[in-house]
Amino acid sequence: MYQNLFDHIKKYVSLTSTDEGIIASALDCRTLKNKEFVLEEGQICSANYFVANGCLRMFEINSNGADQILQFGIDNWWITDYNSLDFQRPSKLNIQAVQSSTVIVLPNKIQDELFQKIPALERYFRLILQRAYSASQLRVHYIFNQSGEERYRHFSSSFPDFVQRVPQYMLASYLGFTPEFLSKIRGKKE
Amino acid sequence: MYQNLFDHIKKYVSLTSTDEGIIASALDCRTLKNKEFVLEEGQICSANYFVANGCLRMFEINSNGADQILQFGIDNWWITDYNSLDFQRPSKLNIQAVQSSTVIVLPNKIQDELFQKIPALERYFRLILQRAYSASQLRVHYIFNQSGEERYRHFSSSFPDFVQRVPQYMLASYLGFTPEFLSKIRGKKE
DNA sequence: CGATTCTTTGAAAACAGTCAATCTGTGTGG
DNA sequence: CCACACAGATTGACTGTTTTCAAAGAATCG
Repeated sequence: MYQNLFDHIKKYVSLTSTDEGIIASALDCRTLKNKEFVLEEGQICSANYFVANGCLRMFEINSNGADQILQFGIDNWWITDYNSLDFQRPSKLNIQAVQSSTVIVLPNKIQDELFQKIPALERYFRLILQRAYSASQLRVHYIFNQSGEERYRHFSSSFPDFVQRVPQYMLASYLGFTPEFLSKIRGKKE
Repeated sequence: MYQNLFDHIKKYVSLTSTDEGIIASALDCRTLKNKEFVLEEGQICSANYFVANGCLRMFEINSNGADQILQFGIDNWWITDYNSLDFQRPSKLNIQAVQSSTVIVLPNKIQDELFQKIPALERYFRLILQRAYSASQLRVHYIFNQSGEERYRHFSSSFPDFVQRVPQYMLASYLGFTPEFLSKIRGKKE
């Protein structure tokens, strides 16, 4: 059931089977249909979501009324709005399934208690947050050092399978330009 | 000596005075002159740096040979290259003082040992990493949803004192445009 | 005071956005 | 099975923002 997650955790820290039992009883599993939300703008984010399979997107509605995708959540990634979670403030973001997906839910209320019982789990989250933070900084690097076209070509050669899985307009939004521009890039040369 | 840091930690977790003693003995304090480096491209990053006072910048040299600033480290912020630190790989980044500064050094080798003695400290880092990650995502938001000019005006009204402290070309680099463009924005209207 | 480093200014060009029309594919209901 | 609706993708002309390059002007530091 939670095997994907346990395998992922064990890449970073070790867990006893007792630990696994305790963790399992704290978690919740949820299947999502395409376009189903786990967080909508205005709500206070109450959990951290582990994408066991499928794909989610985190996005905001910008001042032009268009979606701006800040992050995709794919297999074995955690996704949540830490700003809303940490400060218990209404979120400005949405988290939505982009295809039918399975997520493992770690409710915020239970998290601290769990960390006290299993310090290794807090360590695991510290480590993946370091990676996530580093990845987010790397993203800024690509935005500033590559043109839109370079960014698209680099991204689609890095994640050729992923590019097939999501609509192009979402890719354009994630990469920071318009769907029309993406279409023109693709039209140039195959 | 380390009071700034202890105060900062105590905003997130509680520490006994025994804890403080243990932590203090693991730390190192270092004063930096303007333009002094704590990390240079090619080195393996060996520590996490807490800016007690002053200001540091983290930057890379891009393909045009120009600096691209990814982050500033100001009072009470930790700064390091987690990518180099976590994987013990040569860094692609530089971390350098922008003015005379004092940093508190937490060497990587000692960190894990320290976290085992004081789990609250690992919790502290998890919490500030959540904030840092969230801040980095917010930055992507601003890059994509504001023009260069809007970004500058927003940034300088948010951090009016900071804008005075660093050269304009660094500001331009951080905000993702050229020094010439920044100069033109400023020329438009004071 | 001299030398470097930083900032300003202007003209031309590149990059990407906007808007509007058209095309394509896919699924649904009759 | 067809017709239709609708979401997504493409195309072209036009506009705007930001870059590039070059040169000159200010500021700062030893």
